[in-house]
Amino acid sequence: MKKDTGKTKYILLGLMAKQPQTGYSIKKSIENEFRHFWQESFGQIYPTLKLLVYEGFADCADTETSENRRRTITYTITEKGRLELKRWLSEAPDIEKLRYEILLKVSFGTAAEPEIIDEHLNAFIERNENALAEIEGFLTIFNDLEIPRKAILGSELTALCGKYLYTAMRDWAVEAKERIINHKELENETKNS
Amino acid sequence: MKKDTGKTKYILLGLMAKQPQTGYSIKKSIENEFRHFWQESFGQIYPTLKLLVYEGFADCADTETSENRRRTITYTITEKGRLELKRWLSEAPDIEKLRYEILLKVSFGTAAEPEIIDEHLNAFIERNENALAEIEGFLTIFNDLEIPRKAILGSELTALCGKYLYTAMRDWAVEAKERIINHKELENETKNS
DNA sequence: GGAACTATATATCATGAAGATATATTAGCT
DNA sequence: AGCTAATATATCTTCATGATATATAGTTCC
Repeated sequence: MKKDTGKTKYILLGLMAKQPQTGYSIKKSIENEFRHFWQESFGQIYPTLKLLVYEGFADCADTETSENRRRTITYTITEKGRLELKRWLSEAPDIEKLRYEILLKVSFGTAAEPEIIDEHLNAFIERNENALAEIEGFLTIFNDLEIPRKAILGSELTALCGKYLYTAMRDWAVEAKERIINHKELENETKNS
Repeated sequence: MKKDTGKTKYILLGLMAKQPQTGYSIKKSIENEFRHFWQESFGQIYPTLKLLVYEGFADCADTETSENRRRTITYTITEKGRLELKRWLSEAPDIEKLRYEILLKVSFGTAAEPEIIDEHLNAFIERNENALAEIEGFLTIFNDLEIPRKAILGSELTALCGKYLYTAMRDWAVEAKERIINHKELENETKNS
């Protein structure tokens, strides 16, 4: 049996700490709440769930026999699991590693193919603005809720992070476009003088 | 022989397009220029270099015999390689997938352990400010150069992206800290009333 | 001069993550 | 009754990361 599964283990425990989950519901929760900043595949989730049970961090209950419903396996966090989650929460988070393909293309392509890069930047701006609009929607909903803010503080802060990030990326792309145009003009002037 | 190596192939071609490279110099270039937005390991670089030669996108020259220097293998991009790079540049970049561990911890931990999360956020702010300071330094240098701006436009735009990103992340963390404190106060008031 | 350390350089292996695919059931719609 | 979408579990291949091994060249310091 495998010994370590990186961070997958902990996002599963974190979600199970709120309520019992199936593999599928975990996938959906991550897509809903953390999509912009985290993702897990079934290829990670199902083996990790088994590992969590093996290690005593979760219990599983198969509903296959109990009812005539479709086969589902519900996983519940154990006390040992809650302690493990708490331990992980107190550890310093790893430095995040980003891979922005558009930056490679901008860097390698501005000189040779400014028109193509401009198109990529336009699409990038649109993508970031769409994400922003969606997130602003969530933030408005959160703001309008008055009563039980405790449960949603985490979701609110996640959405807020998205707002900052996508705004920054859009603004960068806008400025990048300008700089590429300015640069081109500067070059033409030099040629003509 | 493997058929595909994701994006690694293209960052190698992009760097080779500027000048011939060794595996080691490629690693160093990525660390210098793209560290904040891209990373490659030797475990990706060396096999991919061999693949590029096999596919005809690069030539290699072994300096082992020619001189009494240490063994180095220098890779040079071919015309076919330049075409392949150009083809990739014109393709739409993939959507980037971020993994921000701190967001998981903030989301799972704000309610239960606000003090620990506050520490994580402080460290996060410091880390982003350090990155920002370094990047501002580069941008100043780029700005002070007057003459051959063409070659550095790419590097400038990369640095600029870092500036936007790290500013946004720092600002988010500052606001997140405030919101967590406000939330705590609100909760205490509710308890006492 | 030699010892210790850092930078250069190539290479592989184990682990972790992403993406695709297979399979089957249930719910809702027309 | 038939179609489609959503629910649900599971595996496999490929890609990426990190650790480790090995060796040489240059630099620093006693």
